[in-house]
Amino acid sequence: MPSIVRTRFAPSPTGYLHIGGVRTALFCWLFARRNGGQFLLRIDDTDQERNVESALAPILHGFRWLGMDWDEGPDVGGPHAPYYQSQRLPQYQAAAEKLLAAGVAYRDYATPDELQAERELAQQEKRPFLYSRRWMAETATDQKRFEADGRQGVVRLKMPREGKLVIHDLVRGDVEFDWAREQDHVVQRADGTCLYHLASVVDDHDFQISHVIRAEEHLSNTPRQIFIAQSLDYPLPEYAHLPFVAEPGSKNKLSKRKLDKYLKNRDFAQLNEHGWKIAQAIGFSTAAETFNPVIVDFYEQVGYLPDAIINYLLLLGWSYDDKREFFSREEMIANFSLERVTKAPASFDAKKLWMFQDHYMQALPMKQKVARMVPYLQKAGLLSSPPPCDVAEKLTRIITAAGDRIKVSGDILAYADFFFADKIVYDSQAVEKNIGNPGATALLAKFKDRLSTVEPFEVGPLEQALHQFMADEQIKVGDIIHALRVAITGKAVGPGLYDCLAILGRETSLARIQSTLDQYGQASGAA
RNA sequence: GGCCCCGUCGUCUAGCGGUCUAGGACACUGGCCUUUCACGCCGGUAACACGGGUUCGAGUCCCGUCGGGGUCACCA
Repeated sequence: MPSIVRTRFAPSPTGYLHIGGVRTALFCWLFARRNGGQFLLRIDDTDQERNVESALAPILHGFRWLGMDWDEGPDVGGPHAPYYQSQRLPQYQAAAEKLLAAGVAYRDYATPDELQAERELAQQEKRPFLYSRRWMAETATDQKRFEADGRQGVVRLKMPREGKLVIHDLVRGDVEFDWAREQDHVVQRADGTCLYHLASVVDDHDFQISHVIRAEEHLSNTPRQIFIAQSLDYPLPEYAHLPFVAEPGSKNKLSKRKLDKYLKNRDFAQLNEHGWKIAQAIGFSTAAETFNPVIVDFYEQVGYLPDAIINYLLLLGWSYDDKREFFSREEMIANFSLERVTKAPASFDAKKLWMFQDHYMQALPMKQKVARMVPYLQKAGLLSSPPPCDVAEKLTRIITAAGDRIKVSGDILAYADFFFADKIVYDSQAVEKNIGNPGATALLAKFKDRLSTVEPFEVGPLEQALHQFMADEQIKVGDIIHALRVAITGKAVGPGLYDCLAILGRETSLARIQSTLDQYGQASGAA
């Protein structure tokens, strides 16, 4: 029997795509692609009410942005549609009936209070809780009797109370469980709706999933799922339980709830702050819960590259060897294997992600850089829409001058806004430090005259002119250059000074120096 | 607490009995380069959780201890 590899990722429609979920999905996707199989998306919305579509949209969008395509699932459909659990209730109910008929499940009429009482008693007596099955209806007569009492029945699994189960996990090896520790879990509610474990097993079978690859928190659920599958005569899929993505600097599972805690991690906080600055500059209004480095959308908005995120995530729990870290999509598909997945949780490291982003951004062809950065300038109101036709040429010069200072597309605003702005914004600290004394402004005024004669107004001649000026005035380069930078850019940091001057052009450069002198020269001179 | 999983530099990891006086990457750090910042280059600090076995030989195998985590729902 030639078996086709089919993996799935099963998000709940929560409204956002979690970075830990992406890592798990990535491994599923890679495994399928590596083995020439299929990767599907199934929507676990048994619990959801309305708005599934709107809560799902950001998740699908995130996967698309990252370049992770699915062969079957929402939007793309497929031979096993629907791929929404909320639309598959009949299948689950039929499975529940089969379990009942086979005697591996029973109708149970215990009230929640009665069950709770049994639990507490077990706890008092310090023994593991196991349901007494006191309200189990084994016959139609029992059923009628309980129902006559006004009780409501659910369907429970009748788990084995002896023996062992060995799971052959592709990541963890053999894992052993005692059947007697497993609870009689409810698989169907009194209202006929079904619970996750039943649904999941039925779907994995119906969708012909060959490898259930998921995060390790599901490992302890696996026995009951295997019990259901075996009882339904389903062939068992292979299982692989991946380590989860842990919080920065800890081994706890990364979750969106503990953002405050993560922000105490310096690297994480820096990444977050950097993103928020860009979001503010482009007028992207959002909330902390949905815009932070745990959520994929954060990276898209700020201008990260999907390849960088994916490459970083690939190394979170997987490695190729002791040297190689950079992988193209083709290379990761060609080399991925579950054998090389790590067993221990891997914590999220903002700095390492940053390194990958830097790498991929520097490797990006100039045309693509320009295309990616134009929207940021537009959103910040520095560039019209559509952009002027000569903007590509100017931007190319600017981006080249800014060089590797630009790590994400949104950084164009931090390093190049002054090229586009009519009036520059002065950084007060930079002004104070570099222009806040009469000597500096005097030199600035003198050099301004010198600048008006430089011909052509390009990097080489500009540099020559400045050196000549230094010789004439008997000053060092530091005596003039910092003031000059602040005068034309408003900032203390940025691309090379001659590049800035040349790109700005003579007219603008002179005007900016003049307005800086107007604004700060006299005040400090008088003081 | 029961069950299950995990435990190599701060972090991600290599290591599948001898080639490990433990390798790489990120971070940190000293220096060089430099008009700022960023980059680049050279160097440095830093780990096998602990204790018993097995073996000629253990980071690598076994047991125990300790530590961390996951899970114990009519959530997914």
